[in-house]
Amino acid sequence: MNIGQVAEQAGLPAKTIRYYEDINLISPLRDGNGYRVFRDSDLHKLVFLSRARSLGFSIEECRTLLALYGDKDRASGDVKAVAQQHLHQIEAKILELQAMRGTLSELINGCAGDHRPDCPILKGLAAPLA
Amino acid sequence: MNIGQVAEQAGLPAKTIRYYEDINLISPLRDGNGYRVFRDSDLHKLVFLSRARSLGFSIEECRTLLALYGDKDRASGDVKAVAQQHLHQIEAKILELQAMRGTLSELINGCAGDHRPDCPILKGLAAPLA
DNA sequence: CTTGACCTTCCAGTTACTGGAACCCTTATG
DNA sequence: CATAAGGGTTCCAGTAACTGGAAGGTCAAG
Repeated sequence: MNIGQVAEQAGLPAKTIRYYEDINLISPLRDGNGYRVFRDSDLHKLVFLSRARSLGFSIEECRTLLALYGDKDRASGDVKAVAQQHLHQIEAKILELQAMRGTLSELINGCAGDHRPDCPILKGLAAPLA
Repeated sequence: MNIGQVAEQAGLPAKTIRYYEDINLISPLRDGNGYRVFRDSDLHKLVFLSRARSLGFSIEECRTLLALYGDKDRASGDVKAVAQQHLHQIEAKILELQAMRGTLSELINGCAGDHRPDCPILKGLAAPLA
């Protein structure tokens, strides 16, 4: 398989796949003409990476997960630990964004949003609300 | 005021303040010895920036807001539009993270997390859940 | 033989800082 | 007077994870 086909099947841009090779997440073979040749195992890894990235795992977390994925003697506890730590980060981020949303909503609700210059949003940014 | 004092009062690292000058968000004066001299107006802007950044506005959005902040003839509608667009982005991000959390929680719940290699998390990453 | 769709590499840019090196200014102390 | 501490300065490089673009090789079709 060439990069175009594998890109389509994995749902990743070809550029990203080349990048993943650069940072040694995958190691496709090479054809006589210099083209990358992807095996099924490469495709599996790319699908895995695509999924893991879409769940917000960092590249380094993906590297760890991919190593566990390829290790038939892994302990599922190791995988679970990585996943749980990431889940905590997601939850912290959600709380942070919800706090932002709350504050921002308040500011917006107080603003007439017309042609006049008076603006509670700018006031709120200039000095914290009480 | 020197950079140390203004940093403390604005709650921003000195490095960040120098960076904000680099990208022309602020323009402090200079003392004879080359030290930056911050006026009250500079401090106000830095507080404004600190607040806006903590609400997740990008630097370019901050630049826009800062211009509106300094424009006594602004229309509050312009400010509200910027804020509302940002609010939508925050809400979209929250939804995205909540979806991640949901999927990840399911995977984690299905995983024994012990010494055995069998792992639904890795399986779920290798191929999307039904 | 040329056109178009592939593929290749390499370089630069993105966001918003952050760390570190090398060096200057000011003040206090032995 | 030397020096040490605690400011300040600039500049360079690195972070995360790609993405865009240029310049050029390859391949199948008409």
